[in-house]
Amino acid sequence: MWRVLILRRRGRGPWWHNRFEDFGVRVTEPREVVMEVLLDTEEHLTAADIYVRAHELNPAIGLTTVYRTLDILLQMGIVQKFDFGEGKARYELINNSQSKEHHHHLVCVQCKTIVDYYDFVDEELEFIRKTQDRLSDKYRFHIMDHVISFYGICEKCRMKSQE
Amino acid sequence: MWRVLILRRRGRGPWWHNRFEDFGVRVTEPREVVMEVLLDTEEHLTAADIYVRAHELNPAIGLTTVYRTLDILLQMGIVQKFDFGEGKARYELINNSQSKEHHHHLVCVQCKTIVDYYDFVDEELEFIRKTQDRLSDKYRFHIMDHVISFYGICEKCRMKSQE
DNA sequence: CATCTAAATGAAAATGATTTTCATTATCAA
DNA sequence: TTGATAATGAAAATCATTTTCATTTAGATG
Repeated sequence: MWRVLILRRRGRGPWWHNRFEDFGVRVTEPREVVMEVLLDTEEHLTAADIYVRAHELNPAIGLTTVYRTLDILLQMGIVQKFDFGEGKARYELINNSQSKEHHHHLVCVQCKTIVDYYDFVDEELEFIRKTQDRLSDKYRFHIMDHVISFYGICEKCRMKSQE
Repeated sequence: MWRVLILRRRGRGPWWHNRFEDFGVRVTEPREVVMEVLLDTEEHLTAADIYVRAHELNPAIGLTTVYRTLDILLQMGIVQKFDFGEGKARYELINNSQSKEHHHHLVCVQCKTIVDYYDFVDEELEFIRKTQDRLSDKYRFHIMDHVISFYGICEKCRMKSQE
């Protein structure tokens, strides 16, 4: 009988509440707001970006808590952290239907422009799945995500250096 | 006649001297030392690591110059910059026979451990070459390098969270 | 519902990597 | 040799992130 009650309780609220519970952390107001911000964007946000938006929704929230929440979400596998040489990290929800599709990056080492590309995902998927399985097995990792980035020089910079 | 002289001059010294010249920057003592350090290691060094070693070879060299030199080397496509969530970048010569073989990373989002893996490079190569060609073409990038990182939870952390 | 304890919080300080500033020095073409 | 310009190092500034710590909150328990 209590089992039913528990199931009902677990069923309430947004999907991430259970994830928090399973991970052994509390669902709190600031964490809800950070999730809200992440769910409501299509961009890769920095911690500061998230802070600004969260702060609009609830001025009581501090930057420190944003950082702490992001770290928890990262460990839970709910967000992905990107780090492409900007000197700051960017975060994005994984599997958020609202958010961008799965994609990777093309970075110009000269002007630091970052191009998101969505191409060739099918071929990638096959390669990634195979590699991931083998790595998981060999290194006993539970792999949740991956990042592929290409580095080079964009056309504009190439032109410039030919002058 | 002077053409021969110029060719001779270009032929002198280590290979990177011409690269510097072509890129329009001078070959200087501090830059030589940074190159020396990079050529002589198999690790991914941080700017601070490089500074310490360069400083041993020539105490006149400053950290600022190390940063500046690394940025130039990056733009020239001589070094690769890695950025895996440590809060600092790591640098490694590209195509340095001394240096580590081509490899990628497995990052534990919980304990932040980074595992280098060298496996499955052949399958990767095929996938990468194909993708790279198509991206170069479509986005008009001259692609010089790529990074693949997998994120997950290592066995140790998985055990810990099951307690 | 009141109470208690551990978890969570925010502000401020600390840290640490990287960048900027600026006065000085080194390079190299003329 | 010299003059213009690039490169340098030290110190200060910047900026992202983390730590500290006193206070508040969630939620289990009585």
